[in-house]
Amino acid sequence: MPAPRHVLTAVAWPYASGSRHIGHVAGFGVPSDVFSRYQRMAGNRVLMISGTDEHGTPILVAADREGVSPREIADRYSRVIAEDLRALGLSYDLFTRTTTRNHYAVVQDLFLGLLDNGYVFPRTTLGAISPSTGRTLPDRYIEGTCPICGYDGARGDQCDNCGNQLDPTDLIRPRSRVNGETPRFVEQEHYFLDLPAFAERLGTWLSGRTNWRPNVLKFSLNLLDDLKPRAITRDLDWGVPVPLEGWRDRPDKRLYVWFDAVIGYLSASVEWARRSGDPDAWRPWWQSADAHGHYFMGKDNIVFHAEIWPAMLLGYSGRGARGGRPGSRGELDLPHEVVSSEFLTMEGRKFSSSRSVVILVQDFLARYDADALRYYLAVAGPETSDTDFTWAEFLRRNNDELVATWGNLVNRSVSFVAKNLGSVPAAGALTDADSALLATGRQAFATVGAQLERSRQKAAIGEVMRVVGEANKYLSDQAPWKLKESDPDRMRTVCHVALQLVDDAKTLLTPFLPTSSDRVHRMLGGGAWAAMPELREVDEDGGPSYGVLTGDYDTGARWESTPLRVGTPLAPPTPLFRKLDPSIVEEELARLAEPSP
RNA sequence: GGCGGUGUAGCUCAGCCUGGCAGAGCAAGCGGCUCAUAAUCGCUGUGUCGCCGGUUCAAAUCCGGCCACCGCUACCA
Repeated sequence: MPAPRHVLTAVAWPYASGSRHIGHVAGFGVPSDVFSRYQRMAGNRVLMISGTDEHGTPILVAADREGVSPREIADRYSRVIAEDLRALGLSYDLFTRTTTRNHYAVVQDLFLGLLDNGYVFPRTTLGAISPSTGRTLPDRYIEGTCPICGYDGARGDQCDNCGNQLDPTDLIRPRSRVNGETPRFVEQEHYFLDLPAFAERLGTWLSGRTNWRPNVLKFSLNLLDDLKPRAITRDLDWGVPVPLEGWRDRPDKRLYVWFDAVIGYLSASVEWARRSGDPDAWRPWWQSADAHGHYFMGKDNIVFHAEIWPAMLLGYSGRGARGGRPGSRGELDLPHEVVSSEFLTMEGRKFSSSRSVVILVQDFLARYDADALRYYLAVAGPETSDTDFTWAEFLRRNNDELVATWGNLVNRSVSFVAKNLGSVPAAGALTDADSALLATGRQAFATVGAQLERSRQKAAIGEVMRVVGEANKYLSDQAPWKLKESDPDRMRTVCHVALQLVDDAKTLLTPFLPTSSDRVHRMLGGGAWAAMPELREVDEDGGPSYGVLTGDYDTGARWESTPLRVGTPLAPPTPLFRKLDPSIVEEELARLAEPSP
């Protein structure tokens, strides 16, 4: 086994303006957890971090609509989202928020580091503000008549009718989508990130990323042709203050949300380190030779993770075209891999909360088990192309594959042994069929592990299910129930081999199905196996408390075949998974058709 | 408009990077088994690989063109 690496699992930060739907967790959630659980079992030191992204205009709009403060909206949905992720069993070492003091401090440090090295500079631009609030009105919150085709519903950044890119100042009769008022275009001073100064370094770096999914790499390389300086401040009163004289205390100037959100990967690592008792404990994941940062997100976030965040890291480290010195925290590593998912559609349509084409994680988990959703997303998720979620397919995958193939293998083998032998039997002389099946189980650790290393999770779980199928076939071929009278020794050997495969498959499935794998482990007499995250209440030096997701995942579970302990008592099992009634398809489709309350 | 993706069996998809007799699962039909949540095991059929052209001994795969659908276009994973 190779020396342990420091694996940073950096998971996209869900935006805290509402509840998250199953498309969100298909993109960043389940894949990042499968990856992290596997890496821990393979002996690596994993730090899995994320949190809720809580700044920016959408939360302000939601707050205004409800007549509450943005903080209230962020507090509410941060908890809802953390609870969703906990219920799914996502094993974050720390899932925090962007409204912590720690985050503000790290963001401001990054800003100053970039400023010192000349990669951030001030410039005056023409921007839209809302006259009634004084806040920046983002381009996509402005609509009006398209100057090119005359379409009346054109947005500030693009006309949906003719497809042309627009500048909001081009629009005829511009108005705010929030409240209908006419935006005012005023000269504003803002800070910009000098992205062109990183084009060459980013190109060199990306060219060496041969292990990435090809579509992500190609997309990222294409972006390099058109790099422009990008504003990193806004006229808003909700966000991280700009840490400069004359700006710090201005209530109307804040860092732009995308700038602060990506820094969350670093600030969450720093917060985790402080909570662990060693403020420098984050460094091995960011500054050591064996550090590997794996970033998980949906495809709409590639630009932030393959372009902007690496540019910020280069600039802070003094490694762009202008040179410079590393900031106060020292040089920071670039991502090792950017794992981007495609999109999950819903019964043929794009997920949309506003049009109630949506299945919320909390609603899903109220009616079905987490492992059923995890199985579906692992086996049929949008890994390399968009895929469609349908309730009929969910029913089939659950009943025919999860229940009938894997659940039934566990059930038929454990219940047969419990009834006839009462404990794990020893194996006698092995036949060719026995040895072949045992070898299949052992070899699967290498093949499935290799696929998981390459982020080919669909292929990985498909291979495990193939092994499960072979074990079912073995039982049918060997028919131990026929040997009860004629050859009890042979029956014991067959049972031993079958149970060994159940145990191997359980280990192989643990990254995908932690809850049920843990149950199988205990069924066979084991102890703690697949640890689950918990919500914990924390604060910062007596400041307001907030909920974080964390856990201790070091259970000793290893990515290898573990020999059964002969003599372990076995009780008759209860079914591992629930078989679903076909009527749920109609019920769920009816729910989708209803307007949301 | 720019960029990207997809198109393969009735359905969902893999294979394409790196050319070598077109694959898996499900669905359908037949048979076996009875340990198991009526679960499981075996056998059987299924294709102008979107279209046109090129390269090649050989193309689903590489190249060019076209069609259809989808997504992104910088604040919806």
